[in-house]
Amino acid sequence: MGRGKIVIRRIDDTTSRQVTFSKSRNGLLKKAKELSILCDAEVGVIVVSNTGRLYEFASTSIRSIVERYNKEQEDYQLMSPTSEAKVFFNDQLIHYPANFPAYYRIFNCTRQLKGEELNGLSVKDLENLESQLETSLNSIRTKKDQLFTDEIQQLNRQGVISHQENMKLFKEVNVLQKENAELQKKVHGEKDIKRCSMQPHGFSNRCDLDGPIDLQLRQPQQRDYETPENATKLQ
Amino acid sequence: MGRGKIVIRRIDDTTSRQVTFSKSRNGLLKKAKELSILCDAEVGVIVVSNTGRLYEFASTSIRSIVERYNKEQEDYQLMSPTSEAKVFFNDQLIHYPANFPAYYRIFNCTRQLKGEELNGLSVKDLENLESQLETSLNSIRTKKDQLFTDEIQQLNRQGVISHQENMKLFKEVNVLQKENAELQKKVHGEKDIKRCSMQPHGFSNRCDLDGPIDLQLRQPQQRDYETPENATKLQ
DNA sequence: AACTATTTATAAGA
DNA sequence: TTCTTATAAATAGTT
Repeated sequence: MGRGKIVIRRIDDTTSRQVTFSKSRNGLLKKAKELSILCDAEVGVIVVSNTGRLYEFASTSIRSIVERYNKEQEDYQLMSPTSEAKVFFNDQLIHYPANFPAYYRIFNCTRQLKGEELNGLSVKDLENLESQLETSLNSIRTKKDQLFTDEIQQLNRQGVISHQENMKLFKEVNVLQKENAELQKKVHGEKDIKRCSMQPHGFSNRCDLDGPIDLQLRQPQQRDYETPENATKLQ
Repeated sequence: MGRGKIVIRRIDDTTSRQVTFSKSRNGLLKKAKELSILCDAEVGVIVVSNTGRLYEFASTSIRSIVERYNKEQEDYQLMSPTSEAKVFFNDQLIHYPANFPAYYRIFNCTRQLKGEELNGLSVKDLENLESQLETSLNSIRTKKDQLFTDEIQQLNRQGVISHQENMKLFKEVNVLQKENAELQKKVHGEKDIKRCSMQPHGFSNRCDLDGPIDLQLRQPQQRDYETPENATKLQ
C-alpha cells in the first residue's frame, strides 16, 4: 500500500529495506496494540532487525508476567546485548543445559542404567516410575540446598569467631603497647642506655609481614556477616 | 479503516469484538510475515483471545532456531549416561543462548497465562506447557545455586582476610610480650617496687572479655578455607 | 462469509 | 530521519 505495489520478497536495496523495516515495524506494533485494546486480547510481538536490534510489544495484562520472567532472564540478556543473533548461532551447541528439562535427563539415564525398554510397561508402572523419580529428584534438591545452607552457616560461625579473636588480640596489643611505653619511660628515667637496642623489636617493623600495619589507628576489619547474632549463638 | 472511523477502546459488543478480533488478528499475522520477509528480520507474534485460544507467527529464522534447539535436545537424550550425569551435575550454570529469551520471554508467559485455564487444552498443549514450566523451574534453580555459590565464595574471602589479620595480631602480641618481659626484668633489676601496680594491666585479665584467653599457648584458630589461595588473590 | 465505502498504512520522492 | 502524497491494503459496517 503505497505509491506502487510491491511483491513480498526480500528487499535487496539496503537503504530501502531499512526504511521499510522502520515503517512496517511501527505499523506492526501499532496494530498489535490496537488489537489488544479493541478485542481485549493478550498480544506479544517481538521484532529483531537483521542488525540485531530488538523491538517488542506486550499488552498490559501480560506485562507483569513478562517483567517477572525478565528478572530471571536479566543476566542472560546482559551477556551479549548487541550481537544476539550471531552469538546464538555460533554458540548454540554449547549453551543448552539450562533449557533442558532435568526430568528427561534423569528419566533417560535411569532407563539406560536399568537396561530395559519402557515399551512393556503399563501406564500404572510408568506412573510409579515417574513418581519415584520425582521423589528422588526432590530429595536430591533438598539435600543439595541443605549442604549449601550448612556451609554458609559454618562459614558465618567461623567468621564471627575469627572476628572476636581479632578484637581480643587488638585490645591485647594496645594494652601491651601502653605497658611497654610505661616501662620504657621507667627504664629511660633510671638509666639512659638500651633504648635503641629495643628498636629491632620496635612496633612498626617487628613482624616479617608483607607490609607495615598501624595497629593503633586501625580496628580489626569489620565484616557484615549474615545474621551474626545467630552465628554467635550457635558458637 | 473501514466504513466509519472508530476510537481505539475495548469494543463492548461481544459479537462485534469477536469479528474484529478475527479480522485484525489475521491482519497482524500477515503483516508480521511480510515484515519478516521484506526486511529479513526475525519476527515473533503471539495472540491469545480472551477465550484463551492461541495464535502465533514465527519467522523462519526464529522457527529454525526453535527447530535446532529441539533437535539438540534429541541429540542430548541419546548421549551416554556418564556424560549426561557429568553435564547435569557440573554444567548447571551454563546460560541460555543470548537471543533465545527474546522469543521465549513472551512465548513462555503466554503459556503461563494459558496455565490458568487448562480445560480446553489438548495433550500437545499440555506437554508444551509442562516443558515450559520445567524450563522455568530449571533456570530458577540455576539462579538460586549461583546465589549460594557466590555467598560461599564471599564468606571464604572474608575468612581468609580475617585469618591473616589474626596471624599478624598474634605475632604482634608475642613480640610485645617478650619485650615486656625484658623491660620488666630490667625494671625489676634496677628497682624492686611497682611490680604489682602493673598487675591490673597484667596479661591474663586485662581485657574485659567474657573469658580468659591463653595467647602464649594458642595459635589463632586454624580454618580450612575452600581454595584459600584463590581467595587471597581475590582480596 | 462477502461486499464495499472508507480509513489507514505505506512506497516513493523530497 | 521526517514529511508529503498518491496509492495499496485493511477493515467497519452492512448484507
